[in-house]
Amino acid sequence: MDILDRDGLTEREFLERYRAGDFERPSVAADMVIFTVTDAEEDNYRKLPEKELRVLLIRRGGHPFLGKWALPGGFVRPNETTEQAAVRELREETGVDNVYLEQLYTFSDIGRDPRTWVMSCSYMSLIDGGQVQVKAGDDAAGAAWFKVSYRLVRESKELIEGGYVKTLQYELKLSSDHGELTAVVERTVTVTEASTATSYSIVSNDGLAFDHAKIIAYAIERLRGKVNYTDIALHLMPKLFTLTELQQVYEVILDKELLKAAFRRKVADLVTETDHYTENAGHRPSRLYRRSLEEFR
Amino acid sequence: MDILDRDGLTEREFLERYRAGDFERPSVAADMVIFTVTDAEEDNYRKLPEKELRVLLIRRGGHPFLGKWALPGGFVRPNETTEQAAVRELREETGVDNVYLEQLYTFSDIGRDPRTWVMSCSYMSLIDGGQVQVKAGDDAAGAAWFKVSYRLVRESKELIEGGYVKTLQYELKLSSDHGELTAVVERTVTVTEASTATSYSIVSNDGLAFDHAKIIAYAIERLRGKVNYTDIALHLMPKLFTLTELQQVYEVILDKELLKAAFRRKVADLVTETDHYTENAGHRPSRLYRRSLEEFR
DNA sequence: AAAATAGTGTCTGTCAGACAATATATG
DNA sequence: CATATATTGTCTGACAGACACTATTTT
Repeated sequence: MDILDRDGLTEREFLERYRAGDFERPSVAADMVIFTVTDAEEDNYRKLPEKELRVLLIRRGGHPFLGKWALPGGFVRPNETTEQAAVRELREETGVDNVYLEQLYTFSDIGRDPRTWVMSCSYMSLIDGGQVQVKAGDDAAGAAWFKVSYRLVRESKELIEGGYVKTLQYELKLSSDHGELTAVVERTVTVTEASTATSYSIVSNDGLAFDHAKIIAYAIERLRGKVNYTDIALHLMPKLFTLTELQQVYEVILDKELLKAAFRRKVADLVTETDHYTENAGHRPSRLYRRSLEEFR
Repeated sequence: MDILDRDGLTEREFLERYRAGDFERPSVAADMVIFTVTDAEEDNYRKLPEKELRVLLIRRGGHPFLGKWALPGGFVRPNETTEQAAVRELREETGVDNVYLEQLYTFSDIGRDPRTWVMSCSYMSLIDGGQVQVKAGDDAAGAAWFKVSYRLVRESKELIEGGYVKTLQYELKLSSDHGELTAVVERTVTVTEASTATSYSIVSNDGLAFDHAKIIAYAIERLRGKVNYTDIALHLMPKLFTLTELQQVYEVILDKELLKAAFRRKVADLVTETDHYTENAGHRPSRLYRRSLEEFR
């Protein structure tokens, strides 16, 4: 079609003459919250090991935040989508491919990067414990898997004109051989007659770079929310697993104990039984399951 | 702290000397999917008017997509967050302020804007029908409220090695005095042993600019999902409303009829009754409710 | 037999779907 | 009274929480 604009140009002519304005543009980074689940050490081999939720962090080798720990990530390049950048980062840092990946949120606070204007388009990826190489101890690259703990530590509600403000403080604790990082992230929900608004801020932060405490907190909340009504947790499992292991994963994500019978009923449609069993476990063998490919609901 | 990097610089020195690289950067736009609910015309005044879900579109006055309809939006400026840009656009286009606003998704497909590299950080806003000025007919600005219809029109499932691909096609129909726009958006879910991936693409598109059909489809799906487990729909209601009106809003969002008794039980905790009633309605008056500010759940 | 986990049975209360019955305005 | 909507009652089946019981392996 050849509609002319007010300058008498066709769309083709317009585009040929178009020059990107001299407006300042942001850099956009894709930052990855990569979760996995691993077994904790267990002295008594007859007891089942506990599961731990872990997140991958990289130690920064240059300014800013030199020596602090940051999410893996990098700038999105021209002719690449944010998702492609995320996939690229994931492969570079973990060597894995074709895993669960989900866009989380785009963070754009002013000054979130002290160098320049940088937005972060964040992604969450779930990797099964089995396929994680022992990159954990790979200190050369400065990468490590940190055990995640995320707990509500303070809750308050203040009445304001025409509504209230609810403040929730969560303590994010990340621990590994390299020490422990602690941050407190606050979620503020402002409810008034007209609207409801939620915002996140970092109250304190020891050891994490940028606003990455906020991004990790956001990822954990997304994960906790989705665990209850999707099969998302199954992406953290190896090909074959027992229902008890799956329950442990749910429990470590939700930081809450679940009842066995109810749990099994709930996940029944998400898994398919196999004819394999665990062996030499020091007790009754357990049937192994795999993720069901059939739809549920 | 004065840790030195490999060049022997402190963080302050590093930042003072830092120059944004000459890497190409994307423009980032904040695009708004602004929903409201209005009454349809009703001849018989004793019957209740039906509700319609509407979205605000702007007719493009220049290339590219001259004459097509687009979501309100604009580029994010330096020293501004994407959310601030969204709030700014919202105020410019509708005059409203302090309404429900939620970040949706960041779209970054290559070539989504024929001019240059542009990502779209999209937001959804919900406005109550009462406070919408008659900007609808405001043709000068080229803005109009389009009635939304979004329906599954094709569903197929193809087996692939180690899993399956499910393809869902939705027809998005937008209608107003300015005519009807139609697009078909496809959601492809690829399920394999290792992962589950979802992607959206535009199959056909008549009258909408850019990839905005995809963004609107994404917004409708988010809205439909959240309606069932949050009080999000209440942000589409005026201060006082009847339960039947609220039910109509749920029905128009979900495109599905609901049972009255069950609906009333479900929303009981989301609303607070008042002592006011509808008047002169041609039938039994109805109690008016307002959104409950108390927490639910 | 003891230790440890695997797996099943069942009661109970909540809640959504379905349908029916009753209530109260206007024309 | 007819029309139209408002509001409540109740039956039923699905399902989650709670708890108890049985089963099977290794030491």
